Amino acid sequence: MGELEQAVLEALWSLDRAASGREVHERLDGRDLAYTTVMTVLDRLARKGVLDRERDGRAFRYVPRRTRAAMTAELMHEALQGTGADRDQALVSFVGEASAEDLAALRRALDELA
Amino acid sequence: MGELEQAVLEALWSLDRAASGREVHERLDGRDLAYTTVMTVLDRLARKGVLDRERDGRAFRYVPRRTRAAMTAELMHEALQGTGADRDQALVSFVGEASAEDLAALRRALDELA
DNA sequence: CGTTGTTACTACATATCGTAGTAGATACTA
DNA sequence: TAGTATCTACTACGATATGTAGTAACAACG
Repeated sequence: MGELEQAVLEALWSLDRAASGREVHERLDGRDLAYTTVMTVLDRLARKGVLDRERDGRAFRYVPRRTRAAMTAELMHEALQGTGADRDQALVSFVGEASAEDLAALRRALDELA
Repeated sequence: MGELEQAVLEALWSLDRAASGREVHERLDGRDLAYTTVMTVLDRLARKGVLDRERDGRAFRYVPRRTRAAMTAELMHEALQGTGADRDQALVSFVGEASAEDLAALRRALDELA
């Protein structure tokens, strides 16, 4: 994921609803991008399956297929995937380098599962 | 990381010692690559700081700067980075989708920290 | 000195990404 | 209804990453 693509996704997550290209463009105001640039990125993300597109009259509305949290979790699993026999070790490394907050959150999450 | 770059890294990890380009090339036998192709990839990885290069006579030996486990853990942290307020939620998602084995390993890792 | 192994440099095709313009369709507006 | 705003679809172009590999040049071995 490129920088801009990431930013567009962030914009959509922060809008927290299916949004038009126009809305996303406004949301990315600080970056001074052409409207068509934003549309191109939205189109590419939709093509890649990162976003869903739904018609709304003549326009489209875009919505991330996953929540930010879900996407993060997915990325974490992907990283873990293919680590093979080192999986255990990877998890040890992971918690070893985690912040106190993350550790607490992780413990809470595990407890909730039980 | 490209596919080939990943494969080269894997080869080095599996060799489990500083290895020459020749050795890596042999290790990647199935792929039928030119020796120089492997060297190019090793060079790029070293340039990117993924590998360390140490002289061994006229040749170089390459060694991954991180273990596979450490790199995985790093990737996981990167994914978590920038997730902002959704961090907790991301961790919940992460454990929610984890396999029983991963959960057990995670719990063990956390226990070892205590 | 010629052969062999190595590095260094260069090259080229393809894919991704940032960035944006133009054309054509549609809808709103005076 | 003609003009204007809106939106999508298509095209484009430069930069960077990556897969892939050749050639030059140097060093070591015999």
